[in-house]
Amino acid sequence: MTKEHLTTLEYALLGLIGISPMTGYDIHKLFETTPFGHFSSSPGAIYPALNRLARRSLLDTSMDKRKEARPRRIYSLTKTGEEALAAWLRQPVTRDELIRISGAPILRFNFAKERLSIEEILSYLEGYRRVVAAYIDELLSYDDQLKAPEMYHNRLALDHGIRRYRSELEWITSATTAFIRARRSSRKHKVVR
Amino acid sequence: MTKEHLTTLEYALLGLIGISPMTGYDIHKLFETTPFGHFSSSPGAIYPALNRLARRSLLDTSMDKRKEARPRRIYSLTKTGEEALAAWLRQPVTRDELIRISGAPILRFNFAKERLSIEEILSYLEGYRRVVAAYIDELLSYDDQLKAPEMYHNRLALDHGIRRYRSELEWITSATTAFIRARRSSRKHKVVR
DNA sequence: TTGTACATGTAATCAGTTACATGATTCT
DNA sequence: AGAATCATGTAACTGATTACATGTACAA
Repeated sequence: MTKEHLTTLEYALLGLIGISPMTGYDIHKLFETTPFGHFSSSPGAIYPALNRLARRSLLDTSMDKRKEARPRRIYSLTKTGEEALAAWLRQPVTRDELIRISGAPILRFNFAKERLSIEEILSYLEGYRRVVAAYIDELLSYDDQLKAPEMYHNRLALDHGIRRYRSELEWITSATTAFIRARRSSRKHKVVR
Repeated sequence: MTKEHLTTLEYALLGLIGISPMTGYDIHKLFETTPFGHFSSSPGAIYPALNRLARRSLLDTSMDKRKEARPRRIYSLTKTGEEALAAWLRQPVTRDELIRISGAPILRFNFAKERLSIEEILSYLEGYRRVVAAYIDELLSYDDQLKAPEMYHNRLALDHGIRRYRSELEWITSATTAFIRARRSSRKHKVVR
């Protein structure tokens, strides 16, 4: 077995291609023109990553030969790729991920659609909420250590973190509410049927 | 002249050592035990970075020989180091920095104390505010493109970004208010004197 | 005396950045 | 005709991660 874990970029590529098959150039354009994550659109990052994923057979390539033009390499997920993506999406958010790979929890949420059930998404959000709430408490406890007046600069910076994660909490709450509503309406649907 | 730019970690080390001279181990402990940035506390990152900075003569080392123990290498800023740090702090926040190195604007703010004047800090915050406000507008314009009902997942993710940067705006406003107050009271002080 | 904290480092690996290369196609 | 965009890649560099190495001081 090769190396186990994938980089965030590699997972992002899996997620995107999992939504619909794409070429490297499509991804390049997406990273360049939309606020999708904070990924670099440089070909030196994207193409080697795609090749790595293909070499590990998480991606399949098919050639688009509609024109005699330079062939476009269209990537799609293999079975293994689907599994790796789903496994990633199912991992609960951890404190470490929240701090070190701060965009990842949302990235994963973004790809969860149609890959995870509403129940699974709700429990993902619940875990996410717990981790954020715990981290806010951590930050608040540091706040106490910065009582001295000459530390007001540092307290402002810490306040920034607290505000940031509080707004994250608010988002999680509102997303959770939206999904609970969705679950209700999908159940109603079943009954009506 | 050697390579121009420094990594965020290297600037963070300059900033910390600029507050007070430190050993590598002090920094390791700081990264490990406080919510200071999101830096890795691994010695494999810290010590080589300190050595690079010393080689470029941005840092000076002096040996602590109080005990016959293994000598502690205490780093302090050189004149060049002070200048490099100040130049970094004076750079206005850019859209690119906001997105790609999202912790950096606050990190720089954190080190501005006693290195930048209140006026400079206020104009830094004003530039920061403008960039964040512009980016929120950008995100809002993407929001319009996600009207379709099957895009609600993506809209939620985008909403996350909007909330995050709005809370950042709020923080900037409150920090600005705090500094305007500080400026007023420091002027009063001068008058009283 | 066994282990934990102090203290600094190196070696292997690997992904990301920057810059360059190539050639076709479409727009102006 | 020339520029911009499509489309995919490679090569050099370099910083970060992980893991290991080494030895002291001090506390249980």
